[in-house]
Amino acid sequence: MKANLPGHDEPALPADLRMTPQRAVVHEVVKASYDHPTATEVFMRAKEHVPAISLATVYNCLDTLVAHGLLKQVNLDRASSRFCANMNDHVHFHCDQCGAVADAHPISEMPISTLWKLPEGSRVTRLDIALRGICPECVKKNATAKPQV
Amino acid sequence: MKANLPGHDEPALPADLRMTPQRAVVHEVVKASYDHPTATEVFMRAKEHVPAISLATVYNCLDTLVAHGLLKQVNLDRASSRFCANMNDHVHFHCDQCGAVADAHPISEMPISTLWKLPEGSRVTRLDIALRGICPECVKKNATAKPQV
DNA sequence: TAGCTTTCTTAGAATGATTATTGATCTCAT
DNA sequence: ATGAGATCAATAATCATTCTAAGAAAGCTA
Repeated sequence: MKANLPGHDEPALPADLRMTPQRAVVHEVVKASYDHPTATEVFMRAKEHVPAISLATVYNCLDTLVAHGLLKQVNLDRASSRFCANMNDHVHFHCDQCGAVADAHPISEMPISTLWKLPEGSRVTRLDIALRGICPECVKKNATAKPQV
Repeated sequence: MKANLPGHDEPALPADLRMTPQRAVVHEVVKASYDHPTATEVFMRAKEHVPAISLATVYNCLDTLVAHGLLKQVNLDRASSRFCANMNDHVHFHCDQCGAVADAHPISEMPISTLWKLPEGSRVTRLDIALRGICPECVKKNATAKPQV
């Protein structure tokens, strides 16, 4: 498994992106976070490096970084957006019990969009896929907490 | 193709659901809508039948109907939730240009969640899948509007 | 059927995430 | 240097949704 290790699989900085101190910190914070933080969580972590940064700026920076292909925005239902610096092809697994979000990488090259019958002449440009369930830790917790009745 | 025709593929009313006039109207409105309306759109359409109904009641009724398996809630990014009375297995195709939402039914029995490598011991209970792109109408519009440059 | 309990509905307030506004500051190509 | 355009911070505004409180309706129970 190829993880999103620092220095690997990082997209080059787009030439048209002015990398301001705030944007750099927001980018670094998300890259250093393996828990898919929300904008508010990014804000709190960024403040440790740039105490004067504002939440609005964090939102602006996140938007800009997503628009320039340096971050992914992860949405589940209508909960707060989360952000992810792993730009490799992958989807997210959300634990319904503890809320953790984990990356899940594709095993095959299967062209997934062909699995459904689309209106004739449609052009698919993007797939939004999320897996939900119970993470290994919560499965274990449940097993010890409530043994077979 | 089996459409969601009235009288076909409709789940039986759950015994533990009190079918109040408001809930019945909300259910009927969504069943009669083929455009996946938002809560506010359902509210406006329901008012034609029950002028005194409130938006909060529409939200309550939609929640209850979803919880009882009579409607599906459709989320894309952080836009308003939309509602769907087609309870057959399907996903949604969203046109990024006109915003239309169309049902797309599975072609095969492929166990989709096996396409990704999940944390060892995870238990997947749900798949959230949306297809995005350009619908046939907008593809046509684009072709006539801006011919090959 | 009367009385009691629970559920449902309504209007309006509250929440929470996000976006818009505004004025100040910064950057970079002239 | 300078002036246009980008970015920033603080704050206000927006928007979908949820909460609250009080009244209305429906369901039991005697």
